[in-house]
Amino acid sequence: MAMKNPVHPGAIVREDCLKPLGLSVTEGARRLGVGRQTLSNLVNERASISIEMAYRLSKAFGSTPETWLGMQLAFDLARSRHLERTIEVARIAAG
Amino acid sequence: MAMKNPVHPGAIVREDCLKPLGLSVTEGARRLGVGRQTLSNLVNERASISIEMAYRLSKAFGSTPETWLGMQLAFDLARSRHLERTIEVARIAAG
DNA sequence: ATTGCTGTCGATTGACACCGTACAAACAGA
DNA sequence: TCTGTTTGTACGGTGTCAATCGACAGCAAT
Repeated sequence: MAMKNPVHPGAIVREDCLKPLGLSVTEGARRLGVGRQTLSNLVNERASISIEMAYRLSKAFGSTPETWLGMQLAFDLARSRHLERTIEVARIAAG
Repeated sequence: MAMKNPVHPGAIVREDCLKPLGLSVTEGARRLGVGRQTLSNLVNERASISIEMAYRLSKAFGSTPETWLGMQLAFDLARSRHLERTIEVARIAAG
């Protein structure tokens, strides 16, 4: 299920944006207007999609900033599910 | 329109969580398990909803982390619309 | 070997959430 | 008035993370 194990947005950039167009990381970074390392960290899933990067990706490859950031949010949420048991609060409203 | 000018998530906490229950910022922070300043900054719209805070809010007041973070994302996106014109990229795919 | 392009590591900077402490102002009760 | 609570706010410090720059190794072409 996509809901349980979302793919890292950087993998989308790598597989669905750069690869089909035969773009290298360096060339992709140039088109996006960011440093080589910035895009490299993203496609290697070491960095997240920032707001600014979301605008760049949507402008260069299509889609919308909302979509890119939504993917990042889904990924972050799935990766932080362990907090569900860690965090303790005093329940106030109905739960 | 809610899409153009989303309300800050901190205002939701203030108006729809604390106020209806008659909870002070101090008491709310205690129940949430965070410092008083942390909640104060949030309800006064000076801080954003972090992943951890999203879990705390959903546990204490209901709703889901997705909903809280989605509100924050909508707010951040609306507040960063100016990047639409600022950012320059070399368009690659159809746009 | 030299040149040029590429991917990646290391260190730094800047932004931000969070904490503890502390101070001043507002307010309720004794 | 004195006391206690709440609140906003400011300062100092920690930790995380995106972005950036400098430097290095791999590799192809000349």
